[in-house]
Amino acid sequence: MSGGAGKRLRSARLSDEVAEKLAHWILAEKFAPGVQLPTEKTLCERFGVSRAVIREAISRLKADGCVTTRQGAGAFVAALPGEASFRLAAPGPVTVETLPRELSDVFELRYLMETGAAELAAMRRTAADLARMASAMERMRRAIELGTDAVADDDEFHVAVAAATQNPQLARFQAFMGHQLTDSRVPTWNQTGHQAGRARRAQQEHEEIYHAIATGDPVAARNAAAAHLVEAATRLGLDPTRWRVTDQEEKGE
Amino acid sequence: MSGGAGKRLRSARLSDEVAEKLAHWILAEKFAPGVQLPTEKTLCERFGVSRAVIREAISRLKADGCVTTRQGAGAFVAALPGEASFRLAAPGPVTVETLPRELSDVFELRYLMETGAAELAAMRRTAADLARMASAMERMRRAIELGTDAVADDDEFHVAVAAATQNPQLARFQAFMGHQLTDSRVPTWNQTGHQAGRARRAQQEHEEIYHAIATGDPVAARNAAAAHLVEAATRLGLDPTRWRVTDQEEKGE
DNA sequence: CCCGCCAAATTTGTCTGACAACTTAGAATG
DNA sequence: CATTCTAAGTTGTCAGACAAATTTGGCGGG
Repeated sequence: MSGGAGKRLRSARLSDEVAEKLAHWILAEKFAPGVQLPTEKTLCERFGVSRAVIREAISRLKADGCVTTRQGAGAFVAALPGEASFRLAAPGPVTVETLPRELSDVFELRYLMETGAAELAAMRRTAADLARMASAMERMRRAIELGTDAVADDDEFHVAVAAATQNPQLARFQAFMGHQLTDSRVPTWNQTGHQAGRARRAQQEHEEIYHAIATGDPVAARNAAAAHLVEAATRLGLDPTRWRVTDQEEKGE
Repeated sequence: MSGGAGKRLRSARLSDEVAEKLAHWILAEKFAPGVQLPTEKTLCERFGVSRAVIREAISRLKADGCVTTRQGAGAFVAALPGEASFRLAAPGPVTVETLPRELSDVFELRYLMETGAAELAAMRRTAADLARMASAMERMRRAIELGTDAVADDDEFHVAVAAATQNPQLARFQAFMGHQLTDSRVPTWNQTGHQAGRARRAQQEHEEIYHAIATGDPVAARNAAAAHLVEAATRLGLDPTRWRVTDQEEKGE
């Protein structure tokens, strides 16, 4: 029993901490793939923890794609953190001051992807794709009637658009982004969103995207998706004018 | 000692298998966040393995963001696989027949993102951003002279472009994608790539992207990035005409 | 001197048992 | 009925043992 364990904060498990420290170390050293990590025995001594804790931390890094292990040989760097999988959480602590900018950055990533995806969907959508979008829209329409929640249906509409590109990587990326941005849809579909007309306006934008995709007009689809994302960002209090090609901004040169 | 362990294939560790099976089960059941998983004891009985194996498998799922644990309470679903982090590997086995299509899908994802990022970079780049791009290009120029490898410098150029958007999410996404696509750059920068002129042509395309960004022309930057990606895909034997808004394709309606 | 073989040492993978730390459920009390 | 307390259950960590795989070093032969 480690005497310090009783003072451990609840969210800070030893295995979590060791995994995080190892990841930071690998990133700081910029180890090339194939570099061998210290043995479990050495890591136990270095961190002052049991072998089980080290093994669980290594398991986490294996899941991240950063580390591979070979029985009898050791653990080896496979990729730097951030290279094997993509997460939205930025490195370092997230503070209250950084949140609006982070959300704006994420919306910008969404803007790039979803305007392009709408274009491709207009070129490639099938009847089944359209039915899937229409079904999500019907559920949103009913939610507007009843003043109920349609966050999941809103997300499903966007995933259906991405699926209509017939590119599973895009569809999966949209599912990932949609899940990460679930909370951003709440102000549209809660009671005050219904009363302020935000839900109704979002649905109109969805209908314009749908119409452009259904008629197979890629340019209109891109423009409809762009307009929707601009409006969605505005509804959240973000400033989307930075994404648009308007007047040229000052250059620091 | 489990009698079946001797017959285990080398790449299939028990903890890997259990983690994979749990992930598939969570996805198949579409568990909502908050749903409690069976206890470790139950999972040990169900899978016929020791508690250490279960714990390591759960550690993997925790790293993936799919599961959270509370000491004394249990393990709970936090997100479906694919919702908490994004990876390029598709679910299910990757066969030889799927590989070219998968690469094409990934290039398309890259196309959507990098054309938009080039546009934003032209609007926002600083002198330091341009110096970083120029440095990567100088290293590629020298590699062309000497007939040596510049895969990493090629990657660095694209990361520098994404960094010039001043959106860290984009820069990190580009770093992720660049790492995943390292192998796709090898045919450009190996001996036969040099001799066939592929490296020289890629560098010309980089120069056009750089020039458009340096002069702050977002439309030209988008077009230069698009042309580069089309040529890069063609160099790999992919068909990039599907990405472009040309004649409308047949609709299944 | 070089190469191949073999045994010993090392390292990861799995199992088991024990105890600590935390949570939950049920019973008892006011 | 609400609150408190206790016991049972569950995860977190430690330690030891053995299995499976890899690496290293020594020895012998060509």
